[in-house]
Amino acid sequence: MAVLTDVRGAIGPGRASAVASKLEAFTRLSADDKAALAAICRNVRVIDARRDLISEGDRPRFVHLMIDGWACRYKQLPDGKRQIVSMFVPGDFCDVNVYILRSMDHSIGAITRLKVAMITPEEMNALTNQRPRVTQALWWHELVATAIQREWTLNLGQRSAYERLAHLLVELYIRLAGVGRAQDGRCDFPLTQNDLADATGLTAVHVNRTLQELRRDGLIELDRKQLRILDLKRLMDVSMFNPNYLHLDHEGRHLDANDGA
Amino acid sequence: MAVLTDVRGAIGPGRASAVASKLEAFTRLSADDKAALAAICRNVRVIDARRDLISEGDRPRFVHLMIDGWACRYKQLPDGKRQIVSMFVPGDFCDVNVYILRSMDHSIGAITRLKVAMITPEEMNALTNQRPRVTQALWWHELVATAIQREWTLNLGQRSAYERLAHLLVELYIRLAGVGRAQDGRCDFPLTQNDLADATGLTAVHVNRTLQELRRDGLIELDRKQLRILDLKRLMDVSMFNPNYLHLDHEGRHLDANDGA
DNA sequence: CGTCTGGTTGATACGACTCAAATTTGGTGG
DNA sequence: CCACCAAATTTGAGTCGTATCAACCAGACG
Repeated sequence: MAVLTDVRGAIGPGRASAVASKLEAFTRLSADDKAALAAICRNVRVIDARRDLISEGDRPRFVHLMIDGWACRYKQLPDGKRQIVSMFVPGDFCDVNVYILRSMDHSIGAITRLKVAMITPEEMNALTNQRPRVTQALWWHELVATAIQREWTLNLGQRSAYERLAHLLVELYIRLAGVGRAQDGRCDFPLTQNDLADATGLTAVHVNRTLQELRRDGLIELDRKQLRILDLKRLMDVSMFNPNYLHLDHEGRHLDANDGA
Repeated sequence: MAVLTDVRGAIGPGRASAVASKLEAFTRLSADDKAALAAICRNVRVIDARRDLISEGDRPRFVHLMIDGWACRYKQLPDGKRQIVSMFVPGDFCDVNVYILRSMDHSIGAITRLKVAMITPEEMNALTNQRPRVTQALWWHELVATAIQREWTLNLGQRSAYERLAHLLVELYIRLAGVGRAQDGRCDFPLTQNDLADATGLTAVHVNRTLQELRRDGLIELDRKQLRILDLKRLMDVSMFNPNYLHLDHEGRHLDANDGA
C-alpha cells in the first residue's frame, strides 16, 4: 500500500485509479494486486494535447497505460484521409504485448493533455509473473479491446450517420462510467466535431448536422466539451447498442451505466 | 514427428500445415514446436459450408484453428443488417484466449466446407507452458489479427468502394500466399458477391459493378470462385495498400507475395 | 427439366460529400 | 478588460457515390 500512496499524485486529481476500477469490472483485485498495478505506474509522462505519443513506423518500447486524459489511435492514408480507429480513456492500456512487433502500424495521439504511464516489457513481465489475477484481467482487457474494434467495424459498415454517432456516444459514456469519469448522464467530452468525423468516417459538416438532429430529438446536449445524455435508453435503442461486446457481465461488477440517466 | 505423421490426414489434401507456415513468418520453429502444433489438432471437426461454427451468445469452449477452408466472423444488427468483421483462412486461430469470456459477441460462420481443430483450454495451456517460441508466435498472431481489424476499420471508414474491394482482395491474396494457398497471382476465392458486400459495407449490386470496373481496368479476373490478380503492384497502389499491418517483417520469412504476379 | 442461388443490368432516389462563407468560442497579449 | 486571432462550429447550395427496387439471366443441382 505504501506504493499506492507514493504514486497517488500521478493518478489524477483526487480520483481512484482508473485501471483498477476498470479491471475490477472483470474480477475483484486484492490490495496487493492494486499495489502492483500502482507500482507499474512509476514512470509517468505528460503529453500536451494534440501531440503524438508514438507514431506509425516507430519501434514500440513501452506499454502505455492511460492515467488521465483522452487519446486515440489513428491511421492515415497517402491521400491525407485519416481514420481514428479507437479511443483511449483513463484506465486503458495500449496493447499489452506490442513490443513483440518491430514497428507500429498506426499512431497514437493525445486528444487532451495526457498523463501516461510508460511501462517497460520487464515491468510487464514481472507483473504477470507475480499476479495471476491481474494477468487474467489484462487478457480480458485485450479481448474487450478487440471486441470494441469489431464493433467499430460494424458501426462503420452498417449504421447510418445518426446511428453511428449515437452508438459512439453511448460507448464512450459507458466506458467512462466504468472508470468513474461519468455519471448522471454527464461527462467531459473533449472530442471536436472533426475528431468525431475521423472516428465515424463522416465529414465534419455532416457530423455537425447530425449532432443537431440528436439534440433536436432530445437525446443529448453537447456544448463546450460537456456531454449530457438526456435519455440513455432511447439513445441505445436508436443506435442499436448491444452492450454485450464490452463484456461487463463478470463477477467483478455489473453494468451500472444506467445510473441516473 | 510421430504425431505430425499421425494427423497428416487431418491437415489437408497433401498440403503442409498452414499454422506452421503462418507462424514461421514470425519465427523459425523447431521440429518439436511443429509437432506440438500438430498435436493440438487432434480433435478436428468438419463443418458444412454456410453453417455456423459458433453463434453470438454461446459460451466459448474451444479455441478454433482453421485447418482447411474459409470462415468469417460476423455481427448482425436487429434490423437484419450483417457485417462480416473478419475472414479466416487456413492457419488462422480464432482468439487464442476466448474462453476467458462468458459469451460470444459475434458469430463465426463457415464460407466453404471447413476443417477446424477444436482445442481445449487445457491443451492451449499445455502448449504455451511447454513451447515458449510457439507462445511468442501466438501472441504475434493475435497482434496481427487485431492489426487487421484496425485496417478494416480504416478500409470501411475512408476508402471508396473501388479502393475497398481492391484492398480486401490484396489482403486475402497475401494471407493465402503466406500459407501456401496462393501463387502466381492465383487463388481459390469462395466468397460470393453477397459476402463481399457484407465484408465491405456495400450492397451486392454495387459490389458487382465495382468488380466489373476492376476487371475493366485489367487488375483482376474473378470467375467461378477463382481469383486471378493480373497486376498486384497496381492493385496495391489503387487501394493504398500498405502491408506493414501484417507484420511480416520478422526473422522467420520475408514478404514474398510478389512472386509471379 | 424445373428450381434455386448467384450474378448482371437498368432506372431512380437519397444520404452524405464538397465547397464556400459566416459566426461563435477560446485563448493570448497589450 | 478588451482587441485580436485561430480554431471550432454552423449554415447554405449544389453534386455525387452508393443504395434501392425490380427484372432478367446463367449455371448447378436434384
